[in-house]
Amino acid sequence: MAPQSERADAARNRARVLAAADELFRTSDPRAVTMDDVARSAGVGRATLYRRYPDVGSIAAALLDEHERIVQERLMGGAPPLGPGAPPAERLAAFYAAMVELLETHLPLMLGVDAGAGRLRVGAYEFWSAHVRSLLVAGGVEEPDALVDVALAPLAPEVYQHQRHVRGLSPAEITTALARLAAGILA
Amino acid sequence: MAPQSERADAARNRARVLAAADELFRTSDPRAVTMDDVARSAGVGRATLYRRYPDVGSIAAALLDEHERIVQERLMGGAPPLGPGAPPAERLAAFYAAMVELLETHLPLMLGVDAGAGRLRVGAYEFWSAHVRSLLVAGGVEEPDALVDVALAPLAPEVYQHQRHVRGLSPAEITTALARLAAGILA
DNA sequence: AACACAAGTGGACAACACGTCCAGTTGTAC
DNA sequence: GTACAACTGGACGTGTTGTCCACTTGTGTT
Repeated sequence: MAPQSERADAARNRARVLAAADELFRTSDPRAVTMDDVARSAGVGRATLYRRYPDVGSIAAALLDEHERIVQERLMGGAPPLGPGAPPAERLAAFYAAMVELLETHLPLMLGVDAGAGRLRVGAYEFWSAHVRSLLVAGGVEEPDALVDVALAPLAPEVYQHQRHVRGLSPAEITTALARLAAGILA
Repeated sequence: MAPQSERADAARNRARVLAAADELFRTSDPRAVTMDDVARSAGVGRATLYRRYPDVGSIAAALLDEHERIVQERLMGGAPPLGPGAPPAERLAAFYAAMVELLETHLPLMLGVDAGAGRLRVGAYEFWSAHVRSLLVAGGVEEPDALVDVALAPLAPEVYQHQRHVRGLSPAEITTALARLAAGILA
């Protein structure tokens, strides 16, 4: 993760920044967190932040990274139905369920990523795209390309937040709806 | 639309602001348009803008309003399959096709709305929600609430832009994918 | 036609966030 | 212990925001 030869003070500040940012994203509006906020809260200067992160979104992405990688590894090598082995429709439903779990646990961070560059331009989105695309192909869908983004759109943090906190839906209800979507797409 | 007793100069400035904003949204990055830009480009002061519009998003929403109302009226009272009469699955597909048309024609404006308050908090979203919900109910879906936002998520301007200009997909391909989605949801 | 009032207007203002720059400091290798 | 490179922190200039207030301009009345 960190460069091989990272100075001790740099590592210390990196940890401070990440801890402070995590706190800020959780306790205040994730879309309103600024670079200034993080710098002040972490007790470091602004240039120290900009050295590694171009914007707040990338800080949120860094915090999210390890959690997303766990899901990614379970997708590629884990047990079915999330991992390989189950029918595509079931794998897609399992993927949705895993993503709802991620959204429920780390919604502030995921909203924070969106506030920056936008989730469509983030590396992880390409991974999810490739996975869903492979499921569509395995399911016999002729033109999977346009369907990929359609299938991923409901996982936008904004949408999940709206469902949870405006509509008042439960994670279980959302998961059920997405399971129905999975079945509908890969009938 | 305008208050009954709107002063002549106010009406003139309203028109100037809307024309200038429309131009700006189309010719530059819709997410980078500022209140300053619009004010300067329209030749009015900043307070004149803030009198009627709290942010750039609401200006874009005002410009979009009449175009959206046309679709809304066709949904409620137009000919099938967009209007009443056709089976729910076909009506949903027709709705998707109409929205793709709207996105294709007015993408800059719709991205501009998103840059402001966000499309989920805009009045029109509630209308689309109610319409899709009624289609789901008519189609016999037991728990339509969570599916509504799922079904509308692929219509996010961000998603459409990504499909068109990053993936290089055509409006027809996107419409086809959404038609499949409609069939899958309301099988 | 002149008046009075309310509605409308424009620019100034302070606060804030951004991204960069540079001089000083602190680790690390020799 | 010394020298170098990496790292750091705060200051700086720019641009945007939202509000405030004095002025202007329409409109209805006498």
